[in-house]
Amino acid sequence: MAASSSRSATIRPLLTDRSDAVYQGLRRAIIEQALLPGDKLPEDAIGDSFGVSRTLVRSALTRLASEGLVEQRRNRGAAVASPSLASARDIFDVRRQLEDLAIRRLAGRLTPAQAATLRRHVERERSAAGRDGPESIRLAGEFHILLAEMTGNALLVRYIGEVVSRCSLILALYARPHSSDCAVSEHARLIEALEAGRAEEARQLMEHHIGAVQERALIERAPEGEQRLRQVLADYAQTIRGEAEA
Amino acid sequence: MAASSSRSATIRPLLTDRSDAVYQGLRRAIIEQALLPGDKLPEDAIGDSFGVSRTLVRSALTRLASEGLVEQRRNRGAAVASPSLASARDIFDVRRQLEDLAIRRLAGRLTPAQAATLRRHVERERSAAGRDGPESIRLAGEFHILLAEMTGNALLVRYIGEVVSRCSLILALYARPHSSDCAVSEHARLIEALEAGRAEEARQLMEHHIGAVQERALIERAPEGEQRLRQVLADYAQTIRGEAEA
DNA sequence: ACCCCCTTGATTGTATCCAATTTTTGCGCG
DNA sequence: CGCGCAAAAATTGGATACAATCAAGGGGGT
Repeated sequence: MAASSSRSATIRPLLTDRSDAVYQGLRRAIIEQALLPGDKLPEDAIGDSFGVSRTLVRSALTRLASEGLVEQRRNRGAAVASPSLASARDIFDVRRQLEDLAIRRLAGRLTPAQAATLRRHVERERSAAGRDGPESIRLAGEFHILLAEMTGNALLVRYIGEVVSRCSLILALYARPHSSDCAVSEHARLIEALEAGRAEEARQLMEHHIGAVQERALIERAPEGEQRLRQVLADYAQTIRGEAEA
Repeated sequence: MAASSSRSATIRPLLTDRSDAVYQGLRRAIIEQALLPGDKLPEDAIGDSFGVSRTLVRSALTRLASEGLVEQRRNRGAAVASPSLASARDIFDVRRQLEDLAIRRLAGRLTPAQAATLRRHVERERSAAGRDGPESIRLAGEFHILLAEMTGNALLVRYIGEVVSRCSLILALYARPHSSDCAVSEHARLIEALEAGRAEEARQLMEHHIGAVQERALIERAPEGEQRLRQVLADYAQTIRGEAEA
């Protein structure tokens, strides 16, 4: 559809947040593993897909790059970022620290409505946990974003949103697919501790939870042969990519 | 070839990071208070000043907006951000948490060379402390960025860089000018604690230091009459701006 | 046959142009 | 003299066009 004659026949949707649409679309595609780390992101092709010009695509790519989801190299185009294991560790370190702030802000201050919202979300996670698709990863991340939003701290929301995205990317790169169900119960226990005002317990739960996620990402498994592992996994990603394109 | 037609008479400096030049220039102007919160940032005028087209200016403005230094409103142009007191508190909260991570990473792990670099920087701060110009604010911020860089954590560097910039903006907005000398000695003591490996002391020093910076920003002084204070200060900024333009 | 250089094609970087929206100016009216 | 409304000017949003750069393939030389 759309198509018809030129572009004036269709009512322009809103005339601005079309760049947001590109941004959201690409972001989701990356997080849900439809686009794999290393995949090239040519401006023309993306623009054609979304029906916008390179201008808006470029804006979206720049935004994604500032969040660390894509890499932009001078005159060589953009590509889905493939974070190294070293930078993955850095990201998890920062994430731990930011989530700790969120927990301290929320412990004992959760309204019943907020708790209910969180529990509803965990329920959705639980129902998605069966199929180990990428939806699981996305929902798990959104739980943390929900927590951040409840602090009312806009900057914290932005930062946690970013690190969660990047962690999703890391998981997509390094984690084995069938392993994210236990996270659901961890989320549930976290809600309980927050609601009961047991701040220290909540902090430790979160600390342990992030640690578990990190471990799931195989980071702990390659303390030395890091370089070799990266090579292997890069090849593996290459294979999948080839299949997808064919 | 490459022709000497039209504008190619001048050797193009590097052909890409010209947008970076715009970004850096604007950023510095904002942090050093040459541009005050609320000042409009028209794309044309900026482009003329820097000798680039609106395209690159837009890119720079977007980047600055993503860091919170400018506000971009739909169809109404960009302006230097004027963070509210509420968001200022949020920013300081996040900053405390991020700086704490940096300190924990550095305590007891500072190389002699790093310590020397830091001391050299503090010396520059000391010499700039006399005149209470904006250079003082900038140098104080750069000390924290230096610390972040020494952790080797690129994400932490980026985040601390952002919050430091935004704190500079907040100080420019709310702080009285003649009050930032004591920070220098706090920086010096922090270096000592880090070098000696007294992690807990270093953490508390930093905590206290950020608290002092925050207090200097008058945030604690306006727990209630917030709205009124903002109005007053907006008027004050208006006056200064008028003088500068005349 | 292999390697190097040059040409060709694809893709990005930047400027300019048109459309759309906001803001200002000017004017008539109460 | 102030207020609302309309037209104009200024400014931004987005697309297109052109220049520059990078990746690859093809001839010629050794």
